[in-house]
This record gives sequence, structure tokens and C-alpha cells, in this order.
Amino acid sequence: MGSYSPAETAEKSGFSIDTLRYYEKIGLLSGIARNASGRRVFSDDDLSWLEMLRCLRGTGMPIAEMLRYSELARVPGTVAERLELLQAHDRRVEEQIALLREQQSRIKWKIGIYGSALTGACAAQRDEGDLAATGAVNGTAAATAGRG
Amino acid sequence: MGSYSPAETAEKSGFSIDTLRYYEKIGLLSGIARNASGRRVFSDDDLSWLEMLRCLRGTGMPIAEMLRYSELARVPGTVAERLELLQAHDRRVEEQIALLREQQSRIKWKIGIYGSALTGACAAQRDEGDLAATGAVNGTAAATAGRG
DNA sequence: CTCCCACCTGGAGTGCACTCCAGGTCAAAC
DNA sequence: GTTTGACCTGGAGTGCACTCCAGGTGGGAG
Repeated sequence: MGSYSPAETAEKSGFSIDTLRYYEKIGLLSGIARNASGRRVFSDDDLSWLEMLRCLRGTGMPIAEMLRYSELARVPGTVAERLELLQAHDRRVEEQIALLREQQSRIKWKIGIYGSALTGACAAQRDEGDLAATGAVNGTAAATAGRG
Repeated sequence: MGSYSPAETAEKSGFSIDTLRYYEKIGLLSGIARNASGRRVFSDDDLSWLEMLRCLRGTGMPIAEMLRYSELARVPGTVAERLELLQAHDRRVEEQIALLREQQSRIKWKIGIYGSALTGACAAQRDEGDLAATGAVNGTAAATAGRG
């Protein structure tokens, strides 16, 4: 229904105008309409394709793979391949989130260490450097002081 | 307690030897011991610091900020700053995960579309191109064929 | 008519985080 | 005694994904 200038599209899609041009150049966007004076005119379909691209990029899919996906998307009868590609990616995203959570919990644990160092600090604060992680647990702090 | 060669440290930490050298060069690692012939000898404390670095990098903290953190970690009495830095990062990680989940659900939705296209396909398979996202919903498919 | 602004193009430049390389050292294996 | 392999250094090179730039066009405002 709608048609959108490059600036509007950039705003709506979250990609910069330069990125939109770049995506068109490398083939992630094809069949973008032009008006009489050669300017790009984006459609609602372009917008939703861009939204999809944003999800893929935002979840860490490399450009090369997005390119493969968009090539598939241009060819009828490739639904199985597209499905497979997205499913594989979805699994990677799942792993990515799991790893993130794991690493985040390590960080939260460290935050807890610092938190109790601050509250219990008045009494306990010596020159502690940082007590590199397990250092705070296994008592190697003295040898550690000065690095963190 | 233990002491580790660069190769062992690379294996245990998950950073390449080159990255370890690089990290030492830019100041993320300081006070790494050397043996008589000038080779690096990593300690358990170094390992756990590396583990921390891995969590920070792995959750998307830029090198520059890790550098700031490691500088703080060398100075006693900076626990409050370190705490603040990690908390701010933790919030970003939370947002990152939320965004990832949101984008993932969009991808899963698309997977669902493809899934039902495949199962219900025998009857319904026309030249559909891709049905760019909402295209599959709002009926613009015909106009969309050939892009995806 | 002139100015400005949003846009166009091809191509060069950027930032980040490594990664690789050439040339050299040392200790242990053969 | 020489070969091997893991390591050292400074510095150059890489890959990715943009981002910027110079020079140019077309349409509407003043």
C-alpha cells in the first residue's frame, strides 16, 4: 500500500540509508522500485523484508548467509531450503542465548562479590587489588594483589 | 598453584595464543610472569582473570571498556566503580537477550509459515516467491512474487 | 532564476578485534 | 651438533560490515 522514501525507510527499518544502499548493491534487496528521477521507492513488502533482515542480522547471521537466504527467497520451490536455513540459525540463536546467560551469571556472581565487598567493606577492606575471581574463594588473594 | 604455558592457557581460556599476546600488549593482562628464557608463564589467577575477560567479551563488552575495567581492577579502592561498570554491562546483556528473544520469535514465526507451507504445500503450492513476512498475512503475495 | 535539499553513483575509508608474518631465541630430542 | 618445536618481538595484514566522500541530478521553495 504505502511507498516510502529512503529516509522514511531508514527510520522505519532501523538501517541507515547507506546500509540500505549497501544491501541493495550486494543483492540483499532486489527489485527496489525507482521513481522517474531514479530515486528509490520502498514498498510495504520491502519494509517487511527489511524487518526480516533486521531480525537475522540482529541475531548474528552473517551477511553471506543472509545473501544465501535472499537468493533462495527469490526462487520458488525452495521453501525446504529456507526452512532448513532458518531452523539452523534458530538453533544457533538458542545456543547464543544460553551462552550469554551462562556468562551473565558469572558476571552477576562477580557483582555479588563486589556488592558484599562494599557492604561488608568498612571492616574487611584491605588492599585487595581485585581478588581475581576464584582468588576471592581459594584464598590466593595475597599473591594476587595488584592485578585483578 | 599451577603454572601454564601459552599453549595450555590458550586451550584452557579459549583465547588463541595470538589473542593472549595481543591482550597483554594492550594492557588487558598485566604482570604475566616470564621464565628464565623470557617465555610467558600463566598462573591460576591469570586463568581466572581470563575467564572473566571471556565472559565480558562473550557478552559483547568492547575491548575499550574491558580495558577500563582491568585498569580499575589494578587499583585498590575502586570496587564501587567496578561494581557500577559490571552492573551497567549486566543491564545491557539483559536487553541484548530480550532483543534476541524478540527477534528469534519473529524467526520462529517465519519457520512456522514455511513449515505449514511445506505440509499444506501439495495442494497450495503456487509460485509464491517468498511472501515477504506480512505479505503472507495481508495478501500482497501476488505483487511480491519474485523477491521474497 | 537560483538555492537548497534529498537523493544518486562508484569507490575509498573506517573501526574493531584480532590474525598472520618474518626473523630470531632457547631447550630438549635425536 | 644439529634439528625441531614452542615460544619471542614488532609490525603488517585481514575480514566484516558498514560509513563516508566527491561530484552530480532533479524538483520544489523563495
